Amino acid sequence: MSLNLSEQEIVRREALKKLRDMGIDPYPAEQIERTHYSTEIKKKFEQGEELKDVRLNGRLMAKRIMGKASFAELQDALGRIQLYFNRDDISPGEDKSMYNDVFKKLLDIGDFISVEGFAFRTQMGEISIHVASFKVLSKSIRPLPVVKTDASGNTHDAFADPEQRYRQRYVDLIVNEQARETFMTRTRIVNAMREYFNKDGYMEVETPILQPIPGGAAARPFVTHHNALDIPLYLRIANELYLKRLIVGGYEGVYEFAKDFRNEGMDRTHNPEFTVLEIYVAYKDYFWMMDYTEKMLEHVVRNIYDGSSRVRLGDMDIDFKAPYPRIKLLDAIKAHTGYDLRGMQENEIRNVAESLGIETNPTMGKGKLIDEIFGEKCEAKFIQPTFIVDYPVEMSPLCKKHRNDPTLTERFELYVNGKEVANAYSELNDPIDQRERFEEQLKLSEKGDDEAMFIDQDFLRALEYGMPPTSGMGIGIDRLTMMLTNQSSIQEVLFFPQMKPEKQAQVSDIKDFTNLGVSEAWAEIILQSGWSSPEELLELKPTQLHQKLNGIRKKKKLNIPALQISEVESWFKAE
RNA sequence: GAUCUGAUAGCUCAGUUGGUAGAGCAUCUCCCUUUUAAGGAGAGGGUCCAGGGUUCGAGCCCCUGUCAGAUCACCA
Repeated sequence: MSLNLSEQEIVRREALKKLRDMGIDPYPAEQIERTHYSTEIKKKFEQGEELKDVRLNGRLMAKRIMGKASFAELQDALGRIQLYFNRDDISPGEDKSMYNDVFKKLLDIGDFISVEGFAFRTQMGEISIHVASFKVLSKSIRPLPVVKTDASGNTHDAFADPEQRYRQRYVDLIVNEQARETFMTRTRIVNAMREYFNKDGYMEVETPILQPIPGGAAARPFVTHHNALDIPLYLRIANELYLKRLIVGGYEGVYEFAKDFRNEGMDRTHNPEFTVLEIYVAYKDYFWMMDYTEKMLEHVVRNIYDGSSRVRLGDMDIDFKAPYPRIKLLDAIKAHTGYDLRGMQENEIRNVAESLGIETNPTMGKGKLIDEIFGEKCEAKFIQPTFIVDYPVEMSPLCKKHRNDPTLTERFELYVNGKEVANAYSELNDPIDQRERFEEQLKLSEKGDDEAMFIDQDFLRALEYGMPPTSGMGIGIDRLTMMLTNQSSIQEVLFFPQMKPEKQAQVSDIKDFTNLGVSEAWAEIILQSGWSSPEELLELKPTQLHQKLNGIRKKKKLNIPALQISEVESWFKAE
């Protein structure tokens, strides 16, 4: 049991043992019902309700001891409340150990307790619980960061290191109220959307995450292997083609909150897995979908901001009140660059791009060039929600051609705060056209575009049976959440963002060394001196190791016999 | 993938030309019956990210690596 515990961890383990010695189970089994949450107590007391015999459960987050009386703070799922402990109330008889020992010495910040008592207001005016009795529910043996907030709202000793916050999200959630709130908002966003779709009778569905052909988007997939079938399978990059198959099957409105996976770089706006909402509705076009999207978003925002349609984002004030302006893509480019791309050939557009200082390469087709120009020169300009409509046909292989212009498609993207939030089409349902578009993609792929789409023969077969006119729309939930919670990195809105693996904690213990024939005393020294495994130890030559260990003995003036070289050599033979 | 910045006590951070590792909070001991970043007195606590190098001497200078953050590039 050489776990290299810190002093504080040792103290807490000792407290654990003392509780058991006193007959108190630090991890009791039976359920304990609370009568109120912390915030309910405060609210009801404020309204003049008399609150006797209440019971609260939660985590102890602060202790302020003043001799025979103490204050503490209890945190539950909804908030915090102050507790007042008085020695002679907790321990009315001669035996004062419940207060003097259990509360004062054996309870630590982080422990879960249940308290019974009544609500009152202190001289300082804070609504508190006067504790009559308490019970340990679960002992915490690892110290939490202690984050304090003063009267003027300044945070002291904030637990703010992003690495630790993301790797140990549980700690972040315990001590940083703001992190808890961000994730609650995320859930409310999803709930509000789901509620909106359900009210219209659209059906929530689930489609395959493991796909034989990763279709529906342009991206590099993760590959895995199915043993029984002995085939490669891909983690989905999109669910679009499956949802359209369901429209073919006769459902008239389907949606899915889907985890998608893309094997690409990671940064503050990209995580390898991310969540997308996609919805497909039959007998609709993209005009209808624009109306629907803006109303839905207004509903979501009003839902999470107490009826307001406005969101504060950095120093921007964004208003999600429908309707949003609709601007044609080529008009947007014309307005922000002065160039009218209408009717231009690929090489002319390439020249425009280069004169705007955009790097191009031969694999870029017409669509990608236009996309680059827009992304580089226009995107950032659309702060208030704006629909950009009518994209060139080359950029949108799954989208129906524009009813008035065959070089364009019926597609829109919604931009907010200079970033893409939603993407939608009048879905392509002409199977012959779809096959040709896929073949175009194949040519792009042969040209070297590693993101061009694969041909999904089964999807084409489905379209050949006939798909009603349909409009589909997708929203990146993580990015929408960032926007609506004023966060600038995706890691802040994912509970467990992908991180590089942590260095493996030391797993060896004394036994691993004594198994080699090392004496217990020496095994302990070896562990303390930084060797974390027998393998590591035996990387050295026996003579080197012999000298090194005796060197440590001398340096630390250890009162154990010096090692003999024969002894060290025997360890190597044991291996 | 590139560049820059960072890693020191459980947490937040100082650390002078390179000369015995510091503070606040937390922890431990003592005082304190309505405090609230409670207060007062005292104590303990360190693989200075890892591995090399320079040096009489390295937390500090040099090299390599690990992890994180920021800015790019790619992408949603």
